[in-house]
Amino acid sequence: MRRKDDTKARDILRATLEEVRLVGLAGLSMEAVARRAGVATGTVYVYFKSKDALLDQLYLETKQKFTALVFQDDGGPLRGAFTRIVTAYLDYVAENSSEIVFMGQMANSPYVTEATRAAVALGVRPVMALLERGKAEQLLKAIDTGWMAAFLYETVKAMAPLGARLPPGERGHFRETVAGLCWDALKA
Amino acid sequence: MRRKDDTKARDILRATLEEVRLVGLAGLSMEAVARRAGVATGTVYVYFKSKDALLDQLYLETKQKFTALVFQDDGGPLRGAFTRIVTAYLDYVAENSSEIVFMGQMANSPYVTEATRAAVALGVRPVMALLERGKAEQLLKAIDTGWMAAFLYETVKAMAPLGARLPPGERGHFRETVAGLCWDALKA
Amino acid sequence: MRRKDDTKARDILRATLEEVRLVGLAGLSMEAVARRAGVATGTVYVYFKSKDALLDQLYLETKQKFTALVFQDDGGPLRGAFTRIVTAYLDYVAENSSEIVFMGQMANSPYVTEATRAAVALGVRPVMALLERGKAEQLLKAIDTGWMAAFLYETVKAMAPLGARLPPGERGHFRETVAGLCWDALKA
Amino acid sequence: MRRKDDTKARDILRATLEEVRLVGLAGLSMEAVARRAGVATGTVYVYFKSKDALLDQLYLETKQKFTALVFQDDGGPLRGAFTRIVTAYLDYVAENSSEIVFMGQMANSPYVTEATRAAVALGVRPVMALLERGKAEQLLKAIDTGWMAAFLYETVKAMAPLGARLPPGERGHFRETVAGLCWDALKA
DNA sequence: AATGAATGAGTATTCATTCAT
DNA sequence: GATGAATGAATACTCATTCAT
Repeated sequence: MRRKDDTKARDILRATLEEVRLVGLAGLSMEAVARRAGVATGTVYVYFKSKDALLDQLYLETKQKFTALVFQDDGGPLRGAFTRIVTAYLDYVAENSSEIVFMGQMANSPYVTEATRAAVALGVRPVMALLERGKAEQLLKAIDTGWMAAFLYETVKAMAPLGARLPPGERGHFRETVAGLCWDALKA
Repeated sequence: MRRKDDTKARDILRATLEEVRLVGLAGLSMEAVARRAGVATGTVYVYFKSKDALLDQLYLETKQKFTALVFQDDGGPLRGAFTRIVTAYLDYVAENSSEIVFMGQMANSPYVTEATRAAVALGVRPVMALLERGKAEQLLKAIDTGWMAAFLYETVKAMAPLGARLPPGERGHFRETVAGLCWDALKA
Repeated sequence: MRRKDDTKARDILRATLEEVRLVGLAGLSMEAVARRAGVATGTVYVYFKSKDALLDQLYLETKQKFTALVFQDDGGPLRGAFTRIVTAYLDYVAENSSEIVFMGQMANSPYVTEATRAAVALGVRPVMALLERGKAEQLLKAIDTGWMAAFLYETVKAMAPLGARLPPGERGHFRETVAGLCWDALKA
Repeated sequence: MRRKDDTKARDILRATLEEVRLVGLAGLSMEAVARRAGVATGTVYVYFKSKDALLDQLYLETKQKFTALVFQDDGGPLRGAFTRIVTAYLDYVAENSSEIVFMGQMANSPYVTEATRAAVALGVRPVMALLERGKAEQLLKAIDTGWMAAFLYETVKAMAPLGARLPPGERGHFRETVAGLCWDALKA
């Protein structure tokens, strides 16, 4: 018998991502996903119980991979961490447009289960930890960490697309500017 | 598109807003809209060319009404303007949940035409003007006004839902905090 | 607007009956029903909530019409009533092959709801009444009426197809024979 | 069709019987049969050419086993033979509910081939022989034997489920009643 | 203008069967 | 022979839109 193939599952997930970029979440059909993945329609259901399950899992994976990539604290000076986050986010947006579109369309959709939403919410924890460190060192304001995390996360999320549209030469300046805004906002 | 009965068009727009809150954009059907508006399915098409057109128009109107309400500069001290914006946004979120849900679901959907997206983008202009004034008075940093506007707009947008979930007694503090973050970020 | 048309519902029911005769209950598709009824697929769903509902309703109607036709007591001599029932059943089988096939295939299917099963079960009541009369007149055995009814009903049901296959000239003899068997079995 | 392992074929047939009782003929899937039989889906096709073939063969075997069990003439007095048949049928219904359900659902289905239908029809032969004997001894009416056989067979088939639902204590009486009805119907 | 019945293209999912291992 | 992954045709049902009244 043919062994259940992990690459096939990856093909299907990748195909889903690309389809959503091309036709949008609303226009996504399982047949198109299968075709793009190079498998039969039924095969998709061998690996994923339903369309909902496929999208939910893809969202979880994409979001987690993204979070792990962007939010990491190397323990160095705080100000630098801000720049690193902005840089990582910008790079991600520039290089992973499919993922960005997908996450944007999924965020408010009914496809995301509560479990996944909860798991994804944990992604801010590294940011929280970073900010806690800053507060402990009295470098940052004594504001509720949740508020600060939301501020930092959402600000970068909102600014990144602007930066990605800039010519590469101007991105260094943009990064420093955004990191500077965040820093000035939060610093004690 | 609308002829005789302007009320009927408003009924349909209002019904659409409520339906989206109840069943989501993905679950929205024209029949449900018509039922909720108290008209026949066909009647919807008398006032709106298509589902897309209905949603697009509703998005434009909602967004414009919202922008006009939240972003207005009374010419007073800049720092106070920041607080007023945050306050207005918070109040809007608290009192217009249907509109908030609708705008959230539409933002990344394919229903919004480019024309509407462009028109909506103009909504930041009052913010731009406000910031220009601040820059002229050398109270704010000499950063690209578009960037500053995006920062201010998106930050408040991201923070408002947090504030809306707070008990009313804590909202005053929240407003000041958020306005303070924005001010510190942008001030010269 | 077009008025909801009762003949259309009848067309669909009639088409279903004919399709089941041709392709069997298992091979029945809603598209084929619609095509045979001369309407669009969606139209079937205007008149019937689902395939199950369509089949359930058709079963109920068919069975009730059949029962009303076959089981009726004109109050005359009992022995004659037996012949009339056999005759009516035979005629029905000979003239309504679609209905016979349909009822046969539905009887053990999961399409029939409990409510319909209960309603259909009431169809034996005229037979029960007839037998009660016979017992009261001491023409029939003093056996549980339910048992007698089941005997009479099922025997005729089982024999009718045999009679229907006979050349018309022999049917008179067949009727009398079957009626005689039933009579001899139940008479006191 | 079956090769090495005769047990495996039996397992599959038995599993099919149980599945039909649990989910009905309409809900039967080959995967469920395989799972219940403890083999892989593909293995079912090693022993049976197709779903149709599996069901057809199972029907033939079940019906033949049933017929052999219920219809047997020990050469004793005719009246007693009637009681024995009713008794055997009742016992069978009480003890083999899977088989009864299966035969009931198959009877009107398109799964049964003409060949099988013909072979199954031969099952009445012992009944025919019994009745021929009775006619020869002039104990029974001089009616077409086929008609008599159909009458006896179908009557018992129709009555048995009623008896099976009775409390065991009342079954003796039921048997005698049914045997009596049949006897009175057919006796000269 | 208003109605709501009618349309029919579009789609997620199932499942008998095949086939590579 | 045995396995179970892979296939893809088949199908009930939905829903935006049209149109007869």
